[in-house]
Amino acid sequence: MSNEKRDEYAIRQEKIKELLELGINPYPYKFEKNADSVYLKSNADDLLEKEFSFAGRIVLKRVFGKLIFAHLRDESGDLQIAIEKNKAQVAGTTLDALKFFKKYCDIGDFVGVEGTLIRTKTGEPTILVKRLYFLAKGLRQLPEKWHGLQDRELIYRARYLHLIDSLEAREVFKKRTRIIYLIRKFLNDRGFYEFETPILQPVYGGAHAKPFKTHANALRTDLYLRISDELYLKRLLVGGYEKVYEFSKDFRNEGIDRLHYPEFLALEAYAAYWDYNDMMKLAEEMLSFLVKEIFGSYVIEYQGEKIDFTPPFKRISYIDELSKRAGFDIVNADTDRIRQKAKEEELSGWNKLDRWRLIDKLFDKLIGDEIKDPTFVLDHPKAISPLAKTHREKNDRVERFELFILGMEIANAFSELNDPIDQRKRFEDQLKQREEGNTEIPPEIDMDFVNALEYGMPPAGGIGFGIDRIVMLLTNQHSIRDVILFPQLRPREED
RNA sequence: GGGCCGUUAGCUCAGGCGGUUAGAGCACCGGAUUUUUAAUCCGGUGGCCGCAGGUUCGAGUCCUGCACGGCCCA
Repeated sequence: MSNEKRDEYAIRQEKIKELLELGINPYPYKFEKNADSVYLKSNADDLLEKEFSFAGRIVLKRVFGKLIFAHLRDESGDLQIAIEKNKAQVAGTTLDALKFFKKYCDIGDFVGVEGTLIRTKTGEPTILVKRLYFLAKGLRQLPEKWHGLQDRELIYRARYLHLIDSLEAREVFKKRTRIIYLIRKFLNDRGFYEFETPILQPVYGGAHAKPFKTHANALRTDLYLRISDELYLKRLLVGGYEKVYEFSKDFRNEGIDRLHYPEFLALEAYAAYWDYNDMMKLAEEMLSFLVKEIFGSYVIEYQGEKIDFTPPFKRISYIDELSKRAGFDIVNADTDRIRQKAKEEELSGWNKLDRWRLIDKLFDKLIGDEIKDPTFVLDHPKAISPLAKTHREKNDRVERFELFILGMEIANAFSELNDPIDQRKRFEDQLKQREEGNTEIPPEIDMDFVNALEYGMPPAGGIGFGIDRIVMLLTNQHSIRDVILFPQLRPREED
């Protein structure tokens, strides 16, 4: 980029040269570390005067004349080390560690130390170094030590810097893996099998979304990155498995905002002989379990809002609630009436969208956005739910629920449609909707899936969760990009 | 897609109504310093002010366009 970067860069390159001249490998192979910083700090009183080997990145350096303090950061946090003059050597040499550290060890470098755990005058647990190991040289300067990395763009473009810099950021992503671990445990404990189904699909389906398209040379065919794994997990029910799930990276070639990202993590789970009531129970149990495990309480705070996950969650009817809020029977009203209402509510596309997308938008605006605590929205209109069974009592709706929290759609579940004739007809109705202009509907019916259903699929409940959004809620992050390690940004010209 | 905001040293930020050589802190380099917690003190290096045009005697500052990013809206 600029020459000035070179200056610091050049100084550090020079140090590498000098290290080599001293016979010290600036990039050695291995170090035996036997304790981490959190362990040493939290058990310091029991460990005083004992010897440890410890390693990490230098994040702070305070040089006195004959004494150096430095903070080494490892995965778990920071630990102070102290080096006294003429009391420690560089491993494998007779060099005095203090002089060496002062001259060659910069902020950003990795070092290892062997020494005794002590407390300093001020009580800080500190390793008093006896032997110093140089472990890796960094050539670039780290972000500013007090304010840290603030530039949003750099935070996303160079996540490694953000992670070096911010222990809070590390916590967010550690929590993400813990959430995924806990979900896995929850489902495995209930007899679910985790499977992997194709990411590349010849016909995409299971949702309404625009796909990413690619080409397989070996098969001489176009393929799509999945927008959902639903139709494959159901094939597994046909195959005879009774409880299945998959953490599915799904891909939707659409906009990016606080809640949407083109590559996101879904969890879908299916259970034979269940209906959507059973799935509702599963969702309630799973989320309250997660929240309790992570917070020790059912109430969490997200961006200043308290959210109560105490089961059972609230339940409201999609159609009845929407009709009530709109002031007329919305499902049976004619499209002009709905369009009129959409106009009143200032919904974009009120004059373009088809009836069902208008209804869905009205729902989001009038009801979804108002929801705070976890709430099940039940029994959606049939036309927008082609994979769900018709409601056992009311013919105009399906057995479906969506779980909303703070206006966010967190889960979506059905009593799964397993009647192949009905399924084929619903797909055909969908194609008609596509012809009427809804380009998010897949253009082709997955006939192999229909074929599978024709061999018989047991009655089943199914559910899909938006994992990124759950992680957002449980880590108090404002944007989905803050729970995705390496979000995509537009490319920048190279320096 | 629309609106608003941002882009100045490696990082974090100042730069009044346009005015002469663009500042600070951290980091870095040199010196002092044996108990610091963002250590301190003295001295120093480091700028295509996002990019391209325009207005002007004169632009980091005003105007236009573009790029990248953020927030909000649809």
